[in-house]
Formats: sequence, structure tokens, C-alpha cells
Amino acid sequence: MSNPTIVLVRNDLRLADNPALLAAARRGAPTIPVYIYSPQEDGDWSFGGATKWWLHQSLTAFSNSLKEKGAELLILKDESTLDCLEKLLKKTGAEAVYWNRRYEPHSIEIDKNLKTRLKEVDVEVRSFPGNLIFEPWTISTGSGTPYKVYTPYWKACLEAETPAPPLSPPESLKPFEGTLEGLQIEDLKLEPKIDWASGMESFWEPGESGAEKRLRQFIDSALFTYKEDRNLPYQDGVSYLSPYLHFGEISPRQIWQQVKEALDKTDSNSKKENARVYLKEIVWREFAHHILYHFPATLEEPLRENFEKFPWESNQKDLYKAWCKGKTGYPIVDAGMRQLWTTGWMHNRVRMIVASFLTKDLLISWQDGAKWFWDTLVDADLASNTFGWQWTAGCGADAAPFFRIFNPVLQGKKFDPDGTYVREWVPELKHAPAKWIHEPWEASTEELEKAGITIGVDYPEPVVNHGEARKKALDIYASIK
DNA sequence: TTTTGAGTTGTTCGA
DNA sequence: GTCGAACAACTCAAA
Repeated sequence: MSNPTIVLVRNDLRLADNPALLAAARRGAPTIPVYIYSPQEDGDWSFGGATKWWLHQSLTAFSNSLKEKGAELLILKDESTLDCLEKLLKKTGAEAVYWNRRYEPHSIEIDKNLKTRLKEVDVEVRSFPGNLIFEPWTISTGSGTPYKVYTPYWKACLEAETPAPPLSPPESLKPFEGTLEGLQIEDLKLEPKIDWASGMESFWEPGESGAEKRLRQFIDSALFTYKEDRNLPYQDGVSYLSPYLHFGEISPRQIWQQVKEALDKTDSNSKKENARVYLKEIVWREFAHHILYHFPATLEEPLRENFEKFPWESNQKDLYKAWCKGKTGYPIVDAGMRQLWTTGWMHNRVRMIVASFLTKDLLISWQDGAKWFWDTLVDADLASNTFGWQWTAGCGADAAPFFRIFNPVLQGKKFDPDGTYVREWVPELKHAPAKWIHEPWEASTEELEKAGITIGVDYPEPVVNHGEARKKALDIYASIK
């Protein structure tokens, strides 16, 4: 068994709980882990700027950890993964190709094709489940259809077979002795030309060890207060694991196991409840993948058909721009959009607020919102992004009832009562008192002057009147029923 | 096939 | 200031 094993590396940039890599190690032959960069194959969904930045850091980290195990990460670039792989097979005499499964429609297409073609030339091809806890086709309703409502889906997951415990990292990988001409990670040109990433660098540590640290930190300091604190954007009440999960620097099974252990160890019912709320969030990610797998058209189209005729505003470029740049005049919305722009991430509570504002106050399509998030989020994930946007717009699975329109002022007062979050991201309002920081247009001229703010000069006027916008949205929603 | 109960994350109005 | 009800049906999942 000396002919090498190729391991296709994708969004599974970790040594631990990596079934394909472990299987390659166990096969005993030299292992060639290869990352093939082929943006053309992703079509409309090629990597956004923030994703590229993260990927660059993460490939570097993964390449180093592979080295410690004895293997070299080969970096290649090609318009076709298949062509690239065929050349590599020829060059190396490899007889097996392993990978961990992907679940996005176009990824499935590519991987299916790879499998067929490679089998035709007698290569041993194996794909493994590693990036989800529950394979999307294993959870179904009593009548065999996919779930469209979360609660029964969650119950079905709990009743399904207990998730297998995560796998250990391979002890060592046998190196491939020949020479292979690969690219340097720098050659992929993933890093931005102009240096806009400094905000991200100070906030994030991409890579498997960064992921482990985050999880430990979260379990030690925030898991048991998660239920309430996850809603407060000025606090570290959330896990910050989304980008690590997206790139597979940690697996959901690893998270599940460690959180479950912490949950089982405590006797406090309240702590158990808090941990359970977090596990439910991990399963929301599974649900988003379940929906995209069974309804691939939801990438572009609403799951609920009556929304196909929704008259989204398509000529409001100025409003869209104001939203993107965080200049809507609604402080909590602007704070969120600027946090996103600076760090590549936004607190989930605020994601709901800005998404509700775009789709219901500005009546701009969820697709436009999803595109912006895709380009700016470091955790941009096709399944979660699509699902989240459809959910807020009211056209997705288990979606919010149409009359649930977030009031950006109330949300601000409720979840950022002192204005700490707003002051951090909207420095123009730094000296605004908590009393009116979420509605600066209500302040008197004296108060504004005292805080050094002139509305319309230092900080924008509200781009729409929320009360009126709400009424308009309700009318339209009523008309598409 | 029909029936029944239930459905993440809100807001507003009126007492 | 606080509280409960109304919002408007509809679709899903299971019995």
C-alpha cells in the first residue's frame, strides 16, 4: 500500500475530528493534502473579500499544523478541480482520493462529478461526514419529507442516533517523497491590496488553535449565562465561533461534545437550560443546511412562493448605500453595519435588526442584503446566510410572522440601554447621553450642541420615518397573501 | 384523508 | 410606568 492518498482540503481546515485526513493516515500510504483554489467553479458565490482574508490566515495556520504531522499542504489553482486532480494523480501515482462532504448545491454538483470520473479511472474515492452533526438526508418527518419548522426538526435530531464522538487528530502523516510544484499561499492573492484588514487582525485569530481557545473561553465565561447575555451586543455573551465553524477549524461535533460535557457536569438547572439554548443554536446551523440541501432554489428564490411577487424596491441605490455604509441615521443599525465593515462580523441580535431594517423599512430585497453580507462577513456561509435572510424577510422556513417588524429605537433601548455599543461603533455619538442616543433626532438643539452633534452634518437624518415605513410594509405584506 | 395543535428572537394599543 | 391582548391567518407535522 504505497501509492499515495490525496486528501482534498476545503472548509475543513483542522487536524482534529477530520475523518478524511484520519482515514488517509490509517491507509498507511504517503498523504498529499491539497487545496485547489478554483473561484470560477463557485459562480455567483465566489469568495467575498472578508472570506478571502480569513482563508489566507487559515490556510497558513493549517499548513503549519500539517507540517508538524509530517505532511506538506499542496496549494494549486485551476479553473477545474477535476482537471487539476487528474494531473496530480498522474504526477504522483496516487490511487485514492478522500474528502469531507460539502452540502451547498454547486459543491455537491462538483463533488458528484469528481466521484464519478475518478471511479471510472479506478481511483478509490471516499467521502466522509465531518462538517455537520446530522447528514441532511437522515432527518425527516414521519412521512419522509424534509422539515420546514425548527422545533420538530430539533426534536427529531434529539431522537436520532447520538452523534458520534469527535475523532482524534492523526498521530502522524507519511510524507510524499517526490517533489511537487505548488503555489505559495501568497500566490492566491487572497489578501486585500489596500490594507483594510487591520480591524480584523486585531479582533480575530484564525486557525484551529484560535478556535479551541474561543470555545474554551466561551464555555468558561459565557455558556451558562448565554440565554440572556447573547442578546447584548456590547458584551461577550456569544461564542464567536461562526467563522471557525464555517471554515471547519472546529467541527460541530467537537462543540457539541464539549458543551454537552459541561452541561452534564453541572447540577444547576439554570446552567443546564443556558447550555441547552446554545446547543439549539448549533442545531439551527444544521437546520439551515438541511433546508438548503432539500430546497436548493432558496439560494435565489423565496421558500414561500407568495413572496415571488413581492414588489421590492430596486431603484433605491442611495438608501442601499446608506445601509451598507452605516449611515441610515438609526444608531443601532449604523453601529451594526460599521462593526461588520471593520471586523468582518456582526452580533446576531444586531444582524436581525439591520436585516429587518433593510427588508421592511427600506423594502430592499433580502437577496441584496445577503450579497452584502456575503462580501463582508468572515463567517459568510451559504446555508446560514440564505436561511437567516429569508427568515427575517418572512419568506423562509419557520419565518417570523409578517407583522413582526423590528423598531430600531426600541431594540436599541432594550439591548443596548446605555448606548455602549453605539458609542463604540458610531463615534459621532460618543458624547450623546443614553437618554436619546438611540433617537438623536428627538434631542433638543441645546442637548445636541452640548454633545457636539449637528444632525445632518455630523450624523445623518433618519433616511426613513420608521412609523410610516412600518405601515407601508404591512400594507404590502397584506397584498401578497 | 382529515383534523388538530402549534409555531426563535416583536410592537402597539389601551386599560 | 406596566401589563395583557391583539395583530391575521397559514402552514406544517403528527395523530
